Amino acid sequence: MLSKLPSRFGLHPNLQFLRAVGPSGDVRRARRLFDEIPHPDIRSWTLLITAYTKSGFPKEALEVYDELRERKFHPDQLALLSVTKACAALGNLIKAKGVHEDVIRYGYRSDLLLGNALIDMYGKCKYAQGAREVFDNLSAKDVISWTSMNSCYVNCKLPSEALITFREMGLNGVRPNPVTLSTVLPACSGLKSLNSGREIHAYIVRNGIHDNVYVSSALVDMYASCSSIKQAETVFNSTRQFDHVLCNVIMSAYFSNGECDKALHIFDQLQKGRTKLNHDSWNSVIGGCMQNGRTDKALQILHEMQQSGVKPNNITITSVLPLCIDLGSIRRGKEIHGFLLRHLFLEDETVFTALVFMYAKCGDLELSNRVFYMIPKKDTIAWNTMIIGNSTHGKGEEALLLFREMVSSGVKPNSVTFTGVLSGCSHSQLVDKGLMIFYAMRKEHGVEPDSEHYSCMVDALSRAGRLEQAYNFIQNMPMKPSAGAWGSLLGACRVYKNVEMARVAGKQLLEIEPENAGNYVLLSNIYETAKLREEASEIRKLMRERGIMKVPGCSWIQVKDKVHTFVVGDKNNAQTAEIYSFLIEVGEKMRLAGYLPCTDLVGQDLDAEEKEYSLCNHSERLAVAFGILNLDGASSIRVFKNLRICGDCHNAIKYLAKIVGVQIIVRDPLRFHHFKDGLCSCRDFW
DNA sequence: TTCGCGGTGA
Repeated sequence: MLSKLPSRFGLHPNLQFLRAVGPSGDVRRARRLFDEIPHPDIRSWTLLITAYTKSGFPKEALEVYDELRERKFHPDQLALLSVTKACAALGNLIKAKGVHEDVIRYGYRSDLLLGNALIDMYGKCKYAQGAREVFDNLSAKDVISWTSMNSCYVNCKLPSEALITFREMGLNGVRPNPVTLSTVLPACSGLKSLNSGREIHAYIVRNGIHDNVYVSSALVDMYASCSSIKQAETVFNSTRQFDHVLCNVIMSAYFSNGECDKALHIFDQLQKGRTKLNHDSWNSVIGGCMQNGRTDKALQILHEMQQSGVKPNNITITSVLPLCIDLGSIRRGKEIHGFLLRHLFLEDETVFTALVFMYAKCGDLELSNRVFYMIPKKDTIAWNTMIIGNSTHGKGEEALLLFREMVSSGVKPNSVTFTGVLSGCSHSQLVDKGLMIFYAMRKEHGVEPDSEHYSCMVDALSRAGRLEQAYNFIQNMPMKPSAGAWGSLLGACRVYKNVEMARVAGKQLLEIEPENAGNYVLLSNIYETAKLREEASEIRKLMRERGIMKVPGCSWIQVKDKVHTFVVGDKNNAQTAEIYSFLIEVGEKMRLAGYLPCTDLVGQDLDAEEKEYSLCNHSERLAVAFGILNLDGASSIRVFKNLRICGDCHNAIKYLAKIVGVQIIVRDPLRFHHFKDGLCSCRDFW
């Protein structure tokens, strides 16, 4: 084929250029050839702009447009259309408004094609108001105008507006086409409006449009979003046309319904098909496995993906980063970070945020901070992630500072922001600052406090020992108090040894959350500490009768490439003997330094010596000892635990950190404890 | 000139 082409040296630069901007052209070559054209006409300019946009360089396309304008060219309809598409691809509203002005300046105000393109452009820039203005000013609207307006509303997360516009369109006598239908169905998904979705489905069936893949996948997605997995399945099974998107939609429908095996079955069939899978399908299945806790399967499929020659992209990375969090494996996280730097451009805000989260969750708040400040444009989730990171590390003041910085930089806080800030206040005993924020959130930021926020405040008051006030706060909640609120109060009753309040909170808690073993254990420990043996054993009896099993405590730590796991009294580690003799040996030094084992928290009928022994072999203590024995020159160790850290271990680890001279970081499900020089960052409130 | 899936925060 190539040999039949005339030598490119003999071609006129203009013709060579035209070939280079063609479907399989190379945009950089096109640019060089363009520069060789002595007097490029408006058509060549337009072709170059389009070529840049289609090759994924909308910014460069706009630069070409600026160049064209500087040279005093008058853009025509096609040139304006091409630059409108570039703006849409870039999503830059300021540029978009400039192009809109040019459309008016050059006399295309009432041009239908350009009007439609402008609606689409504003939609992609998430500026519904601008799109609506253009839409309203169109003297004649066709089905594309309506569809673009719909699509804009869906893009701007205004699904009700989309449905209203869709109805309006019908009243104006314009019939929807398949594109319109696949645009409006996601609005039903967003609203979880099964009725609207069914209505549109009925229209589709009546008009025989159901054999369109776009329509089918939108239908499957709509039913899945409305929790009608059976109907989603029916639509999928009755579809005659397939493509990879439709398969991805049904896979995610199954995944979000917890039906992993069905999803994986679809994926198997996709893999057996003739076409090579693209990123989308791999990412859908990897993400689905991750969300369903099938992390081994996710890793296996990630491996298969790489074997098949598809390189992980930003989305793949973002969805597998939580693997490092589960294991607390900062080493693996750094490897992935390195992969990103070597193979992909680190410019995607979502990946940045996932890295910030990973580092914070793996215990390294400093690295987390550093990545955070590298994010060029921080959105609400990015700020929230950093705020929550600081809160869980007991840095309430920093969380408050970040919150102020976020607001002054013009990013709107949402309800998650306040959960982060308030929990930060409560972990750092900034009760009054917390109360101020709590009262300001509705008034100044328009965010209605939900039960999480109330729970945070109950928690803050409880930790500060203001138990009566916390109790009043619970009673004045406009919604049913959550288990979290009562749980905070009960936890504080343990710290402040308030048995009467514990009785009240415990009763509520066992009613709301009868299946949570932790509540029984906590309540029985409080009774035990208060020497109310009978009440304590009654709670344990109740727990047995209800068949509630304690979740076994488990701690883990990474040393070199391996994650080592410990349970109570664990003897499976290769260094078991060393661990126990170390704990006995250092136990003497701890006692001399003033450590008193607090034996009454072990709610079993053992004598004092046995109790002390059973504290000494808690999983977190074994993991810490193992970490110290394998320090290898490091100055800190990181231990992770599935349950809240035990009070006596918390005390013991403070002494351990001082005696050994290391920083010990322990993550429990709620927060981080940084032990250093005999103190903990939680200031003994947790 | 308009369309469907996949990734981040409690």
